[in-house]
Amino acid sequence: MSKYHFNDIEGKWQEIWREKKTFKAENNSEKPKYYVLDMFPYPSGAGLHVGHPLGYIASDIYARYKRHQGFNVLHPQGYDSFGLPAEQYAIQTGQHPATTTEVNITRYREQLDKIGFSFDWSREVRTSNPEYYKWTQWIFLQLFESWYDKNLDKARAIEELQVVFSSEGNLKTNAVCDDEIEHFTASEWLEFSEVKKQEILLKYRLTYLAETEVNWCPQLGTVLANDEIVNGVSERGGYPVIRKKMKQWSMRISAYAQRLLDGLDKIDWPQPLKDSQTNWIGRSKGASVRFNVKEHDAKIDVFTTRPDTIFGVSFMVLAPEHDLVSKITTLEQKEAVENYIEATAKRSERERMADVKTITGVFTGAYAVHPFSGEEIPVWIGDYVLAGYGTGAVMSVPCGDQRDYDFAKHFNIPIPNIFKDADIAKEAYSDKENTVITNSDFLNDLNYKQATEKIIAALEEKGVGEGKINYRLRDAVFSRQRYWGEPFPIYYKDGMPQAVPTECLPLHLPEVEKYLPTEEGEPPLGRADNWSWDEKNQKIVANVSLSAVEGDDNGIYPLELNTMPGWAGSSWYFFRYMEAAKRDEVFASKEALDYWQNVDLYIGGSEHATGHLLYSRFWVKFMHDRGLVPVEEPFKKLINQGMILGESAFAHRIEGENTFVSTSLVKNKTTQPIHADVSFVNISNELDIEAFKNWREEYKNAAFITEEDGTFKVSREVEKMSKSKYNVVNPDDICEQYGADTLRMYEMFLGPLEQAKPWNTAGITGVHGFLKKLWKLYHSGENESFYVTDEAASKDSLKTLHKTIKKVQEDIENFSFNTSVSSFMIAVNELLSQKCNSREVLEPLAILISPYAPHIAEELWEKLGHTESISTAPFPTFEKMYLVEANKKYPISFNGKMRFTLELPLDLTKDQIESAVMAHAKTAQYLEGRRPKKVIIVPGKIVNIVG
RNA sequence: GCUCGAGUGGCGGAAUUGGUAGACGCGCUGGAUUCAAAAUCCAGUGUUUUAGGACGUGCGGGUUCGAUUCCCGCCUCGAGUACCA
Repeated sequence: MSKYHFNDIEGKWQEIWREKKTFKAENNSEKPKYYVLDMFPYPSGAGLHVGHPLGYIASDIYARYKRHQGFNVLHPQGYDSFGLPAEQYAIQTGQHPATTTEVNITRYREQLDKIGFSFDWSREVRTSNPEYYKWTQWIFLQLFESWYDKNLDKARAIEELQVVFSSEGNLKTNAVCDDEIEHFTASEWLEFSEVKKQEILLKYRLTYLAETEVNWCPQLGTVLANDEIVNGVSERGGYPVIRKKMKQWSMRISAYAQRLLDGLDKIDWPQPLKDSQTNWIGRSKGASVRFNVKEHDAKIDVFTTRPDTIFGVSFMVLAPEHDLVSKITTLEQKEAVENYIEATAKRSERERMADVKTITGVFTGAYAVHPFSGEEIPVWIGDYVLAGYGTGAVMSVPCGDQRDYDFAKHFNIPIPNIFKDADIAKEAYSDKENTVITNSDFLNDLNYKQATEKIIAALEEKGVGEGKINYRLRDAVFSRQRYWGEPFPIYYKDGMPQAVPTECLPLHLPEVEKYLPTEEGEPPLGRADNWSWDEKNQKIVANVSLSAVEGDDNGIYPLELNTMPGWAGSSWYFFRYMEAAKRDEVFASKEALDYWQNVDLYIGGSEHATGHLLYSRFWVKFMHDRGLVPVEEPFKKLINQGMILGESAFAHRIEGENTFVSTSLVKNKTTQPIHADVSFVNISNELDIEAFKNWREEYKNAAFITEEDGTFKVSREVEKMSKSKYNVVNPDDICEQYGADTLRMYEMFLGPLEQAKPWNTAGITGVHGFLKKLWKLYHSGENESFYVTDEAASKDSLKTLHKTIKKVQEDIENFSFNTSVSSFMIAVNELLSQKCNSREVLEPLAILISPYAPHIAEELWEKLGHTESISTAPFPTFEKMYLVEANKKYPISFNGKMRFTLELPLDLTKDQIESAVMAHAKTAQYLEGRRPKKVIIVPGKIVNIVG
């Protein structure tokens, strides 16, 4: 082997790494630990394109760098293998999702292996494996068996709550629970029936079953979490979503709102990501106020951020879905109200969002009573008030809130002004900083802050309200009406959910004939024959007839038919990787958890900001509370890699004809752009007409109007890389043609890691040429045989080396991998021109480059006479002495303009520099006859002469 | 609308405690080599020019001896979010 045969080299080393288990992480090590993790992929049928490995390459470079630095690095990989696409495919083809998933995983693995990642595959996880989802189910049960104690601010076992209830009832309990909780004493608790007790406990559990308003997607036949809806349609598929009340499992994530917020200060994440979590949690400070309803014993509970404006209230608005609406509506208004409710219910989420300008609402006929003035306030309903936020009711202060103002104007409701010197003729006055309250009884002449304090005190004293912090974050709906997900370890006895004993886990996903909902509209698991729970024998049994199930004698009960959402398995997988032996008795051993702690570096896309990244933090905090894990945050440092975009090619077709026109000739014609597969197009945007014709039947007989030189050109546009846009570049092809090392370096070279950037295969030759030069640096002569000497390196070569060490080390630590590729190129060019062949320089250089281009580095390392892998060779240390020069060039400016540089010995004092510069300046021609007056020295930077 | 981020050659992008803007790569031009091509190597490549310079980092101001960098006001693009009381 003489030339740079990358295919041979890469195949050889990938094989050796696999055989020798080079990258296996040890759980017992003297070395300090470092945990580098990628967001694990969903194995889709389309396979990987060049955009997918970007983050993996970056994390691999960092993992390899840390190994060189002497760390025991955990760098695992796995698959998030439950999910919608496999199920949709199953519905269409009847193929079991497990089968397609398996095929896709094999394909993914082949592609990943070609790129030369240093993953420890012995720790691989798959969320759809029973050995894995056993623990997802187990964690679910831990949540089911827990409640949130606000006093201790942590989750506790539900048995402890039962103990509290039997000794003192729930009067003193300070827990996060459902709103409409009834109070009871210890003796009352003991009197309650078992079902009643269960009912109450369910309102406290951290995962609970409740009738909730959910986002229902009819096309997908399932509910969606808020983060799975984008612009009012489903994230997957883009189908409409409507609001619907359904009995659903929910996760009481709202209990953790404040801690999820506080924790953000302790982690090193990108600010935009922290901002979007902060936003999503949406903390706002204000007060809750209860208004009595005239001639009813009902109370309207509102949340407001402006309790100081309470004397400006001129009406109230309830969400159409609000529970009180039906109770307080008067007979005269009944029909109007019902019509309105019906009309709003029909509107989909999307319509409602698209149409925010139309003001609609109906008067209920009822009046609330102002708690201080005693005034009667009309109660309206309107869809600008959302049932899901706050209490679903607002006190409207039209002079201070634009939406209230618009509503009042529209319905001719009075707009009393309570702001001194504020003009509210045209719009509401919402500035709270520069305002003084007036017309407000005991709040007169106070500013926002003073008035707020005073009114909260007054509300509390009167018992009609209190200061309150409200969060936008809502409990997360946890059930999906799907097949391909984790089954709930839950069965129903007397209509109440019961936990399947943890010893019986995993509760295996049953087989079904079809992956569609049942005729009765039940989820696909309703089709399973074996899906009932035999309580006595603790096992799954065949379904028995309904009457037998309802009779509690035989001890056989129906199992839950929903499955868990995609984020269940991904909320804790990083702990499973820690368990080297993949033991079945624990999700991860205590020793492993204590040793690996949390993920030091996590790399993945920003699209998970309010989904996976929030849910994981929630589960980890919960697991910490229950003593299951030592850490409170899963990911210490996080980096969002930007997407690699594709460059789509468009051939222009004349409207209504089967004739295509080359790009420069489209001007005067009406054409439509048609995606052409990018593989038919060369660097100069010329289309291979024959290939294009053969691509599709409909283009077979198409005519082509070419340029004058006979070529046919397409136009280009940057789009997301996707199969449907025919702009996918396959990493396998790049590896085949240029090698994995080239692919790795080029992906880094494309631009900053965190930025979106288009893929351009044309540019890859630069990086590939560099690797060829690198190879040449270690080989010389006619047949390019290996040539490295033990002679001392030249001063220049050492300078080049150390300059590169410094830069590359800084770059890796700052994650600016793109600029270090440049440094390597400069270094190789310099060393080649210096004809450097000294081991003293070439050995450290191989280590430097090995995180980026591991295969060629291993090959060179072996040729340098090493028998061990380069992967743990110590990273070279930068020696400043090689960069220091005898003299230093001082840039000199005159009146701010750069004039010349002056070379002076090192280590001069400020005074010495000043007199040397002055002496030089007096004899110099630069000053245009003017005499230098003053020398200004900015240490380390510049010497300035003022004339 | 609100929040955040970004605007630098033909292109991707370098450069920040304020100090010679355009590193490195692509592309392009010229040359060497070749029967020719590919590959490789060498030189050039912001604009303009009367060849000394002048102008240049989205636009307009400001601070400074000096601003891509800091401050104020705009414009454009991107991302997130959206009746949040």
